Amino acid sequence: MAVKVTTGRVTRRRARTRANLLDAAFAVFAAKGFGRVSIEEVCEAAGYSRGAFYSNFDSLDELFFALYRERAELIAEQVSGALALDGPDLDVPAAVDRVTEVLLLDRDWLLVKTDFLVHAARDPAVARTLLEHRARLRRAIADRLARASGPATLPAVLGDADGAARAVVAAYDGVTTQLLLDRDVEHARAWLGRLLTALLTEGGSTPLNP
Amino acid sequence: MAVKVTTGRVTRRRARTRANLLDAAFAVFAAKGFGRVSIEEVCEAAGYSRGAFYSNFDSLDELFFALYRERAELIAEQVSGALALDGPDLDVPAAVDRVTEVLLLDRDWLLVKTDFLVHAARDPAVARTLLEHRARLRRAIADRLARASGPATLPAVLGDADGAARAVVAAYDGVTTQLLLDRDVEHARAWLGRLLTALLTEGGSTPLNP
DNA sequence: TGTATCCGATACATTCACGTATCGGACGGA
DNA sequence: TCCGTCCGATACGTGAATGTATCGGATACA
Repeated sequence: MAVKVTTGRVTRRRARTRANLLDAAFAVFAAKGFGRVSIEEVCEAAGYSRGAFYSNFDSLDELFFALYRERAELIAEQVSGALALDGPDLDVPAAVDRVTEVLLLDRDWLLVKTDFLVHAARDPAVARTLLEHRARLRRAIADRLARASGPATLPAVLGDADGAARAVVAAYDGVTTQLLLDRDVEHARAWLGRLLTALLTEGGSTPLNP
Repeated sequence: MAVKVTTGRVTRRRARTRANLLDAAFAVFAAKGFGRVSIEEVCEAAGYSRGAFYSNFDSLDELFFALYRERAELIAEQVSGALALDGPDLDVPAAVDRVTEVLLLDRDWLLVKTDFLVHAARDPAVARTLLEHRARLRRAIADRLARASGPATLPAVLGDADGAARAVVAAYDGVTTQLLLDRDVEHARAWLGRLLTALLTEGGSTPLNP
């Protein structure tokens, strides 16, 4: 059993090695892809032996899951923070800049996230987790949009603020796909900016500075 | 060597088993994911022994690559066909309907395609192949857009027809991601339609019939 | 500082997938 | 029908990764 049911005594060394294993796993997963990584590789990268692994996790899947939860939580907080920055009226280009900064910067995270998507696409239980994470992000965006601009300023086709938020997420996913292939972060950020302004502002006025 | 360099004698049985292996591999990859499939599983699904496999391919990667090429070619033709259907003036909603029909219908293909994306994201050589395939599709879309509607009818933020085509592909990728998770094809098609009309028609007029 | 507990390293057995080498039968041309 | 060639099945050796069981040292607490 990886999760100790015993009372307290949560120990300290344990927490450290667990964190080390997770960090090492992130690097290894990003480099080789989840499907091509063995337990031993993770342990080696972390500087531990397999005994440490089996003392902390039941399987590589479990570690992967924990890893995703941890990082996704982090990202979600960063995005919420970036959205909350400016005052009651939303500066769309600035907010877009800040959010894309967080979302597109770390290629390793994009890789691991996509691995997780592939995983989730075949396992409904895992998919539910990912959908919840996405829903949380989407809600944060929708709230921000609804709070800032009167609904009149959003294009009608997208429906309400939630629809607009869905569009934002879709644009983000689409740009991510391309970015994974061409590795051009600057282009991706500029392009995402264009897409979002085209989607969010009626008629797509005020393109970003080239 | 998997590719016979010898003259002619291309044989017939060989072509059949190769096709059978590819078909079986497609099903197995879709079901379990490329990273979790062994050569033996593919052979078993196809009704052959490992000898047949090694007589036709060098590695599972090579088979995967061949498989992707084959199917991608097929899809590209279908999309081109769907785009070429109506006359000189383009009926955007109808064309969108036809194209999404082709692109979103086969969940197995989406799964395999995403596996391939993950693969390509870590191998520049493979990425180049995928980028070429995407460029071909994009060009078909751009040509259609440029030929049909005067450039004035496209929103300015997206730039020229090629920019609009990029936006279409991004929207497609984004919707695909969501579809992989929620498995709601009808919703995905409707949503993609909305996105595309929002992107392609100035101001997003004429939403699709609900 | 002493000690009971916890943690992670090591050693082991086992399973699994791989790649090869060889062989018998199928295929296609005369 | 016969025969040379080709193809795919079988058997084998090999290496890798897995999961477990055990042990020595570290850690937390008195």
